[in-house]
Amino acid sequence: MISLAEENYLKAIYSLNQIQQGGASTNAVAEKLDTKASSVTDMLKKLSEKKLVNYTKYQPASLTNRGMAIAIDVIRKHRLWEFFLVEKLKFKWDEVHEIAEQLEHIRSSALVDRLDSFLEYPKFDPHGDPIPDKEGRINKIHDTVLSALPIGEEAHIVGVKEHSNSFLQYLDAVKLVLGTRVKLINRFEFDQSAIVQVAGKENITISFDISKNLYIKFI
Amino acid sequence: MISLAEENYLKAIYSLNQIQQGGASTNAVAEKLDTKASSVTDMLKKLSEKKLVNYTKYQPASLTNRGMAIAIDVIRKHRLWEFFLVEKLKFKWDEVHEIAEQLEHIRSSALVDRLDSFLEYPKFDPHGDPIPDKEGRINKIHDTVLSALPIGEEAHIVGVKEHSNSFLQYLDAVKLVLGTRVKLINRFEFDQSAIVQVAGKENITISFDISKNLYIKFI
DNA sequence: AATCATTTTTAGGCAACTCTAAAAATTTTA
DNA sequence: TAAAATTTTTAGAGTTGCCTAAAAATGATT
Repeated sequence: MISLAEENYLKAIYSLNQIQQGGASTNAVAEKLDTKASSVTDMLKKLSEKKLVNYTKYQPASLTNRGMAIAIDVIRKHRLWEFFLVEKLKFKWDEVHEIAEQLEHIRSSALVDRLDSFLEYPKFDPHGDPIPDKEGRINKIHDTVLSALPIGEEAHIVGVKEHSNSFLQYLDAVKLVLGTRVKLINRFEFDQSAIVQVAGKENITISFDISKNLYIKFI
Repeated sequence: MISLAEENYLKAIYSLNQIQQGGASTNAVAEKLDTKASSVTDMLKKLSEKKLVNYTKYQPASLTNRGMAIAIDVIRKHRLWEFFLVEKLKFKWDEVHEIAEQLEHIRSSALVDRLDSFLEYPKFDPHGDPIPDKEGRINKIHDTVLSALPIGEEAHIVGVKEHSNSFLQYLDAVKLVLGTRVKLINRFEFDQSAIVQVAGKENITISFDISKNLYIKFI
């Protein structure tokens, strides 16, 4: 039996190994879960004994196949619930994370399957992150960001790299939501800020911090 | 902050005080929650300190107003989720209890409100139990049972008094589901078993154990 | 290579919730 | 009403997951 705390550790290790920046070091996991390094060490030992993570002292941790399957299952639930909250209950995309953090731990495979079917098997959550299928297969995450769009070219917003509420609220305010069509009018070498045409209408200026956190798909 | 364990104790005390048979004695609570009497004593002390239950040693416990409000809120969530599971996800009424036991502890008043609205403010859950509204107002539970239906009279099934899976599965098998119209054809004094016409069609014989656990509404 | 800074682990402890076993109170029964 | 049976509480302890403080290992710097 996997506890709620264990699920959160597996998820954290998974995501730290995805973004690749030293991987799941003790400190990185501690920061991600807002806990202390010593707590992480304890848990890594336990998860290692349970054969859910590969762990040797003083080294970053990684997931075993079993650990990976569990992490992906939790992520699948998280993203399906987020989709439900936005599509069916009409929450905004900056309101769903905390609730989905709770819902993702509900234990019932029948529930997940029926939810998936009820939602008609969505492929992406409200932030553009791919939803793993029942077998744990997961689409590759988007890889092109708006800061890589050449001047004069057009694209669609397909996801966000940064998930903070303040970022999502900013995007709402300037109408850079998922599906929006953008055209790169100009980019300033000095600070990499850019002028972007939004949905074929007005032009806005956005900082590099914004454009590097928006996933796009070329048209 | 109320923990998951505390919520379960409040719910147990609430329901034991509803059915009225000695109320929430230590042993009764222990049996309901599948735990030991000593654990219950500990928790009753704690809840009493938190002013959520009235408790004096060696006496059955009852809920304070604050405790009652919390218990009713948990019940509201439980029953709304059950309704969701059956109406939207197409679970059968004998499959939802365990899942709703988990979902009822999700903390987000916005979620409950939006779920309520999404479901169009249902008044009863799939077993006929009343769903408390946002302010904690709750319809009185049904009080007439099929064993009180006079011979020759007709009624609708509106709820179940017993919630075990085996009972619910039996009802499915003999088509005595919620909303079904029944007519009492005959009753045998010997064991109080009865012949009932189901939905204006075939006659079936049911034991007293069945008829005393089915809530009805006269037509 | 030796020192310094950082990261990680160890050691000891705390809070929530549970348990068993034994003691105490209450209720039932004769 | 006294003994027996039952219920409830107390005492002591275990588990999980977290913490602080100190020690140990690693890595960075000169």
